[in-house]
Amino acid sequence: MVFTIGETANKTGISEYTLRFYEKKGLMPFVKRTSSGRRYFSEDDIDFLGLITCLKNTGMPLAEIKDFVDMTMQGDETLEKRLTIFRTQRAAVKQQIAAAQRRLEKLDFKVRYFEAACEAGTEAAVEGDCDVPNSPITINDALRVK
Amino acid sequence: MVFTIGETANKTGISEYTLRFYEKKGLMPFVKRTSSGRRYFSEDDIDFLGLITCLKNTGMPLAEIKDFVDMTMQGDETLEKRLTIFRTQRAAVKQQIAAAQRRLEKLDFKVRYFEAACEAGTEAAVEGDCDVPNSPITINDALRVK
DNA sequence: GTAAAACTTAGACCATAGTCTAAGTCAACA
DNA sequence: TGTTGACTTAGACTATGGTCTAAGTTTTAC
Repeated sequence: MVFTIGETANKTGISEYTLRFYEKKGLMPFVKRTSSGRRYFSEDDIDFLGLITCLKNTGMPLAEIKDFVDMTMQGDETLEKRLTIFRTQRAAVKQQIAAAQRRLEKLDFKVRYFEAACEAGTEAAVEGDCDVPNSPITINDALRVK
Repeated sequence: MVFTIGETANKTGISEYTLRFYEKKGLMPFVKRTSSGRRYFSEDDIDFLGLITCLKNTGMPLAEIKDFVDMTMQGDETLEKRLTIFRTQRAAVKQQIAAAQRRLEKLDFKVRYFEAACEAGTEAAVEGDCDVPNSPITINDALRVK
């Protein structure tokens, strides 16, 4: 089963523009052409595109993804290098998750803070320290507006 | 305690360029000036900058952060809107964490896959399915190169 | 066999978020 | 009191990652 660029765009959610752009950037040297020059994508191509997307979503720049793709095309002689890349990206994602969890805590504090502020009718009545994890939030009734 | 732009850049890790850029974009209407026109940042300003950074890191565009900052300057009449923003961003970060965890699984598979490939000396000897969580990876000894 | 839809290219254009330069002003200190 | 360093501005420039247009070709479907 092979797919046109339009079908591939549909399947992957990546626009045709972007697919062509990726090819121009050297991210998809594996995509074949019909005799008249039209691209067609195999299932494997689309799977690999999924890996490219995964790497992109880890924050890897397209230029670096291209290097990885080039290594892949070179075959077994680049196995160690590719392993290193995946180890590096795995570590990066672990850090991203940890950072996102800290962000989540901060946002959660803010939600609780503004819930209290909405209830009190004013921020002035709300007490709590954003920098203390799970800090209790209290309303100073003397300062309530509603 | 107040800080110059240089000190603030040092404290926050945000360059002076970027701090000025943020001010120009309307993200820091609260920053005051000396009589000669130099900016100075209070501790509260720097705390708020931390919140701006937090929102930015959730993926919120600067233009939207500006809207939030404007609401903050408007005071208590925007409490509900700000609560909504934080609830939205909290939900967004939860999704980002979930997506990152799926990415981590994929990368972890790849690490294990390439560890096997390196051991076997060739990808051809490695068997395993990336789409199955914690899929076992095996080496087909008949195809080993080392 | 022809019209519409889907594709091709090169290259222009865009948004976002900085980053830097040039020319000038101000502050700190020896 | 002068010089060095830190600051000011406007505006040019950069990088990244697309996104679109125009002109032309090929496929598909009636």
